[in-house]
Amino acid sequence: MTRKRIQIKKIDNISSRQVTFSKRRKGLFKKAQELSTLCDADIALIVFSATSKLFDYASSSMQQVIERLDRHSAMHRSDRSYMELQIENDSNDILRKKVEDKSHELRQLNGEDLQGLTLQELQKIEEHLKRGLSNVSKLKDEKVMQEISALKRKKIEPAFVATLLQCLIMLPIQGVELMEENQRLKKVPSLIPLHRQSSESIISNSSNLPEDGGSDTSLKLGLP
Amino acid sequence: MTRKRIQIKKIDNISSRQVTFSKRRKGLFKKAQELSTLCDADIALIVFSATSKLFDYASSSMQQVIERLDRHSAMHRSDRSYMELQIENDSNDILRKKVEDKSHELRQLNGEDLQGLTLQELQKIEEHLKRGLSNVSKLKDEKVMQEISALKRKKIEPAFVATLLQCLIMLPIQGVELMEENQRLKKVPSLIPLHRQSSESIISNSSNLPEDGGSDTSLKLGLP
DNA sequence: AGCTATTAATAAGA
DNA sequence: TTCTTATTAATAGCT
Repeated sequence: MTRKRIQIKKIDNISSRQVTFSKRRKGLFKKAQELSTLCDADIALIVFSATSKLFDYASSSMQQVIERLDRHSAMHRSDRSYMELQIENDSNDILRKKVEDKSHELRQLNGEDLQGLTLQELQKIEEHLKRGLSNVSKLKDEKVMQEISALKRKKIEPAFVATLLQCLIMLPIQGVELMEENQRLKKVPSLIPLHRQSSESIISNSSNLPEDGGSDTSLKLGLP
Repeated sequence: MTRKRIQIKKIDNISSRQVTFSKRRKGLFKKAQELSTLCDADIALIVFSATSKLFDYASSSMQQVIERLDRHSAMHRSDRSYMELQIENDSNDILRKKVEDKSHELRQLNGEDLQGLTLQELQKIEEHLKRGLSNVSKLKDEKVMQEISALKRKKIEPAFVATLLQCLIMLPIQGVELMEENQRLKKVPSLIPLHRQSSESIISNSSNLPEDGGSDTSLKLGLP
């Protein structure tokens, strides 16, 4: 029902998910009210957003509908409610496990908790990281290009130029942060202290990160 | 939404009311499920027909949603000390949020959900990935070295040699898996089918991963 | 329970 | 968030 057909699966992008949630929630509540009115049905609708915000509707009263449901289930009770109770009690543990699993995955992507993995498993993680790095680098490079274009028609901020140069020559991010802090502390934007600061962070940089032999679109620019 | 616009008021004719009830009920439940899936919402829908027949749907479990609703109402009743309740009862929500946060971080490390980030943020993620990749590659290379040493004093398994070679020349992991499956299927370990299988997986490999210009300790060996 | 002419809902973009 | 608009989805009235 729109510009394009969409697949019914979780929307990854958070802001589009929120927009879609608002729109469809509104539609769902409208449909519930219409059905209740048209067909004289007693309806309760409870919606918790992904952020645990509550939206609800009841054609009569929530309590009344839920009590009616309870009576109904009591009438049809077998062993179903027991199963659900079990699930509910375990839900905290399930969530805790999910959190732990994802934390573990994140640590592994960071190069920790890898002992005991087979060569194949290590290679899988390595491929995963390369794929991610390739995607991120590509996007970053596009962004750098955009900023360069924007630069052509704007008043030049020395701090910004320094940041941009630092990105282009692939310095570690810490350098940028130091520089920015330096900016804030001195409150006197000027290229001279910036140059000194940058040089220091080059010298103090002892990490041996891999070269970016990365994506096809990686920038390989010298100073302009 | 049809041949003629209708007014939203109780349908007098009993049989058309029943027909409409069936049709719209089906639509309403579908919309509820879609919203739940698309937006990761927790939804309960309870419908009693005019004839007191029950239809219900819950994305998690009915009991869970209703209890969550109770907790929510309790939270908004001002009399009880609500902070305690929140800490005690909303732990599920906190966990849910943690899971969502970590999923988001994982997606970003995979190069998704990056729109709207600043250049600095992108570079931070890129550095993170490089650091992780460096760590993983280093460990993998150590492992390869170990396996080479071990190889010197063991009976040689052709399948293992093939795996090792494949790792050294940086083939994608899928090739190894195909090979292993092939092994299991044929149950006749021999180098001849292995070679053929490896060649096929080279040909079918169309991914454009970044070259490994990686850590200082990366192996750069030719065939022995 | 099907069929379609219509209206309603809504995805994408502003 | 709200508005617009191009499309798809839902469905009212018939069979």
